[in-house]
Amino acid sequence: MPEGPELHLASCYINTVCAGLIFSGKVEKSEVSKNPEVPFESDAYVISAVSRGKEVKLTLMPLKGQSQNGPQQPMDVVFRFGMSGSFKFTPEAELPKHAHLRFYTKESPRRALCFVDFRRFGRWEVDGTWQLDRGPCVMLEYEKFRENVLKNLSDKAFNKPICEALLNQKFFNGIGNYLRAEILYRLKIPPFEKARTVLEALQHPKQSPGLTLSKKVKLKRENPDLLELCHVVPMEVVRMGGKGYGPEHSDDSAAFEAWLQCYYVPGMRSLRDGNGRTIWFQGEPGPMAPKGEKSRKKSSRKGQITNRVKLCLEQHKLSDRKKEASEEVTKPAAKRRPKSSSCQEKGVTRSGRKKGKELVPGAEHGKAAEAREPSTRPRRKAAASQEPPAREAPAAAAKRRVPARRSAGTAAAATRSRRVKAE
DNA sequence: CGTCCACGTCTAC
DNA sequence: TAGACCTGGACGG
Repeated sequence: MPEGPELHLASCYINTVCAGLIFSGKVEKSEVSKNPEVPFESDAYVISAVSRGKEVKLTLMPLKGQSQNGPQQPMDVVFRFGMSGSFKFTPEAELPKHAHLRFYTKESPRRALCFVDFRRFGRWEVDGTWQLDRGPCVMLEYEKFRENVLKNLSDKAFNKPICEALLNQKFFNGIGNYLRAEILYRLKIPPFEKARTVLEALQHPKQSPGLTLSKKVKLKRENPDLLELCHVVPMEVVRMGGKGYGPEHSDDSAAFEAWLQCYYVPGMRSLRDGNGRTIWFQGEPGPMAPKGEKSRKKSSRKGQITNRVKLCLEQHKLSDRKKEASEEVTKPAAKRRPKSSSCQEKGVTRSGRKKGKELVPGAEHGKAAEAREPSTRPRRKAAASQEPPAREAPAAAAKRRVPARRSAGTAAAATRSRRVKAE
């Protein structure tokens, strides 16, 4: 769920499903969550939500005249979704797995508004306020957002490549990994061009004397600049409705995937940025691109999928980094993960990667020795322009991985039905 | 079964 | 600038 559009759609979802509903009692937190208990209790209260960038604020409002034992004051709880947070409203008998915070209705078979977050990177704050160092919302406070960027271009945040600056929530509250790729792709801005260089050009927009006002307006609308796209692109996702980028398979998620033009799209290139995050793009990486990095272009998608069902099934498919084309096969690669420990619920030793830098240990020989291969998502329209160098190794290496989702109908149904138990 | 990857922050060295 | 923090799907062996 987690970029600006998903948070905003979550707030809309909450307001829709909770409209006219009365909640009652205490707020329950799962045992496993390390987030704070929410000390709110009321015989009758209503819930509403608002979003700002990558945060959602829930307001719990007691109904007047319902407080016999000490008037409970209204309470705000601010949520950040981490990598997997979302809200879901379900019957109490069908609580989703990983429902870490639950608000119950006053009706008889109760229902519950749940904050669901399987990875538990999400956070909430009791009596919370918008995080202080996050900037204006790119979707709902566009003018303030734009001014906050253009008036602070001397900030060192803009010394970074534009693709990294776009993830800085102090200036781009709401932009995340798929949005930065989609936004830069629309203008074909090299992701590793210096942010300040790209943004300074927007301070003094070139005039077009001679044009009528309406012509100028039209021109502007048809040629949005980078900051306008930081508003428009996420708004496109909001207007699609549904849940945006989420794990549930549905017509909505299929529409979302069809909407993506760059992120995880076959034919696009990808690199790890300075923070180890994958940036998807087309064309040149730009002057500040990490050197000796592994680029991975994709490979052409071979078997085109023609079957509709397959398209739905398809989804993502990631690919694998190391490519066998180079003879890299033998090297295990030196990255290893520090397995910390922890995990009371089971002894898990998880992993996670970090920087893509040394992916291919010895391989620095010139060209990109590897090929990752992205995925296969809905078919893009005829991929007309490919990039220059698709000249990867022969067709070799092209394995795709398919992240999540399974069949549309069945998956959704299956997911819905099971999931009764909570942690 | 082990490795890699994922829509994001946080905080310690 | 690294880890930490988590679960789980897709792959490879």
